[in-house]
Amino acid sequence: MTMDEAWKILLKHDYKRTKNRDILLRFFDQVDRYVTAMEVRNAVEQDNPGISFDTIYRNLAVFSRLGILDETELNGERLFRMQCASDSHHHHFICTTCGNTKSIPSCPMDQVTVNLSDYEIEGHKFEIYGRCPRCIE
Amino acid sequence: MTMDEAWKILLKHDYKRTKNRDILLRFFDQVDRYVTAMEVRNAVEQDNPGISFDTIYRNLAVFSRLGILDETELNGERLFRMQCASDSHHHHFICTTCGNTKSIPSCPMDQVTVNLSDYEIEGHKFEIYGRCPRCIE
DNA sequence: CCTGTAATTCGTAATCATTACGATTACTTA
DNA sequence: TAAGTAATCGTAATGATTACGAATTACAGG
Repeated sequence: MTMDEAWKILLKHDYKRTKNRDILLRFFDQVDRYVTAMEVRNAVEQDNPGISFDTIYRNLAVFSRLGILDETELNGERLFRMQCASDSHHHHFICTTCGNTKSIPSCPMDQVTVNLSDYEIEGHKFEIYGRCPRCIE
Repeated sequence: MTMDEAWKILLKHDYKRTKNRDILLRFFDQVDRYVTAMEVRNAVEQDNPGISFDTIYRNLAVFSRLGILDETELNGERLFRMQCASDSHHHHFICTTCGNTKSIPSCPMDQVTVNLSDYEIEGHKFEIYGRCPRCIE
């Protein structure tokens, strides 16, 4: 997702255009991998020294709720990254060392043969974990 | 997994047979669904009033590390349940209301077509979330 | 361009789950 | 049953996240 798309979503929901949100979005636009809240904080400190925890966590939650950020969890750590372009549903390989990802175009839901007709499906998660070529060296 | 199998694993790794571990294992043997640490604590309090946080969390970690318990995360909550019998690899539908599960026998790793030969795969996760028939009513 | 107002942010404190610690107790083996 | 080690207890410390009142900022309307 581009920053423009993110801002369009935010403004549509009556969130205001602020410097901090811009710094946060620009950061996620550039890194394009899963990062921790602490990593966000350290990076953002350079553009706005003294930025508050409140501001970071509150906006991460807003972005995540609006689908601007994608959130997952690995070894008890919360990770965030910019949501992929919404043109096609897919999943990810995630590097446990650096957070970089690789797309997995297929979706396992297509292959599920179990009858879940009595169940109400809210969502699903498919992720492959490991080390990317660069981190193996 | 049965309690006997769990104890066999524990003793093989030189963990001792204690009353608290027995209480914990018996609880997981009976509930057979995903529960939070707090739910464990409340249930176990009845068999051993005043049991320490340390004891619960330490043993949950031991059980999880030895593969006796299966651990996952849902909406920021850590969930534990007795590991399934190890006879066949499979995945789960998980009820977001009560923690009950239903087995999904197929594994998405069989269908992945992306070339990951340069990657070192450490693991994967496939879970379907929703509400089970009983919780829909 | 001003002003009013409501959202946002700041700085810090509070909360919550989890982990750590020193003292005590319990298990195992001989 | 005694020694040696692991496990537990009770509580304190930790670390990530959330909450709060005061100050600041963005934006709409005059």
